[in-house]
Amino acid sequence: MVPIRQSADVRRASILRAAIVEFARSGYAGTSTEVIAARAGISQPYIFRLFGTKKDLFVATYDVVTAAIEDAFVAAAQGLQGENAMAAMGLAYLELLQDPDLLQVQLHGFAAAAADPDIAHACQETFRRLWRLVNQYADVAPEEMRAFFAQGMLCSVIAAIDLRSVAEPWAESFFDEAAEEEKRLALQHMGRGVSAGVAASTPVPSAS
Amino acid sequence: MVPIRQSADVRRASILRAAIVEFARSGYAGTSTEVIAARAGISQPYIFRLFGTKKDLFVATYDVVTAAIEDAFVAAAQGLQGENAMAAMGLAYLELLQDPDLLQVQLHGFAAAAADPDIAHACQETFRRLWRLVNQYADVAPEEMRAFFAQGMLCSVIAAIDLRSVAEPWAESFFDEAAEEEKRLALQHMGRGVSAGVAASTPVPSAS
DNA sequence: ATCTGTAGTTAGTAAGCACTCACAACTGAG
DNA sequence: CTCAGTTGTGAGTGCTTACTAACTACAGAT
Repeated sequence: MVPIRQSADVRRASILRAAIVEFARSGYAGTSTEVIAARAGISQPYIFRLFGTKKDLFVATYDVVTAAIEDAFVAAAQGLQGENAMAAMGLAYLELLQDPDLLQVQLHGFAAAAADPDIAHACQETFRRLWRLVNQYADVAPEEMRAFFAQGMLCSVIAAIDLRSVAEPWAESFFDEAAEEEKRLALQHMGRGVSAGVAASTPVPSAS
Repeated sequence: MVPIRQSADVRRASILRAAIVEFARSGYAGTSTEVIAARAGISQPYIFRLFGTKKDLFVATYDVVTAAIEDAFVAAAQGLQGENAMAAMGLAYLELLQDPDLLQVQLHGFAAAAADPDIAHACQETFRRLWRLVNQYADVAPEEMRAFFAQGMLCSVIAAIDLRSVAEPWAESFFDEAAEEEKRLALQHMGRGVSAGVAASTPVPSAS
């Protein structure tokens, strides 16, 4: 079979896109390079040409995910500060869950970190970067910082185990509360329509 | 090789003990039945005689873990209620982290749930049971409930990626705050001498 | 036209995997 | 002593997997 030739960078990008989807579903150990290659529309050995080993591919995928989360946070917090920025970033996290793949990859990274120091290192780096970023826009107390990340982890887990499909009051209270409080908080802090994603101007002075 | 004969129930128990250790390290897909059998000191086919499939073994292991967490919570909350019970259970969760295997298995379960409905179901069941249990002892507001579980998830992740090994101020603030606030809260709420010495056995590194 | 480097494949390998089968050895009851 | 049920293993099966080797084909520069 003779494929349409692309630059290595373009191929790398499409492999990474495919890897996000597949790793999100089945994790590091549970995903074969075969299915990633199939999704990317290339032969399986080519993955090794471009990424070396499966682990390198996973870490690269993981880094892409981290970068995407960073970008979302930066975009959300643009022009805001303190609790306002915090609320906006919380909303952005919920927005990310619209397409759960990113956060699933992150969760699988955390899990895989227990078995592999290299992956653990990548995960630590994630926390370092996100912590620094959030701290830069919203320099709040450590316990609020921790609560922020904790809520994030819980959201990821809720998505992973598909708690939405559990139609029982306790379960609904669980994620409804999450979404609604986050949103309420954000709106209250920002004082404007969120429809067009996350806007930038009009810093709100009415913080208590 | 001629082994010492044991009852099937005893064997099942030692297989489950071994499975907790191995699944904690490498997760569902990443752990071979071979290594579990080796750790349990039996031949690998015997696992299938006693548990049917690898997935059944994983779910059984996962259920053992859930039961252990439940037990810890019940023991901690015994005779307390409201915020007191909540604080005691929070402390109990930190105690569980002394031997991280249990919570690692839980985390791997959450991750694997994305790929397997059966595992997802087991995880939902975990949340159902723990939610009911916590709610029974400490009938607090939904958002406090959510915060409680969120902190738990964060603790598990912090343990998985070995954030303790990161000797940087932000990282230390992260889990020191977690431990100390939890402890402070618990002690303040309980006031009395903690009967079974739950708090006493925790090494406190020069708290302020 | 040829040469060079890059994109991409086909075919394979060695190891590892979950799981099966047939059989061995022990134990307790009658 | 014998028989039945239980505990346990060794050997194997068919499939999957990460990764390699060797090769083809194309594109652009000289």
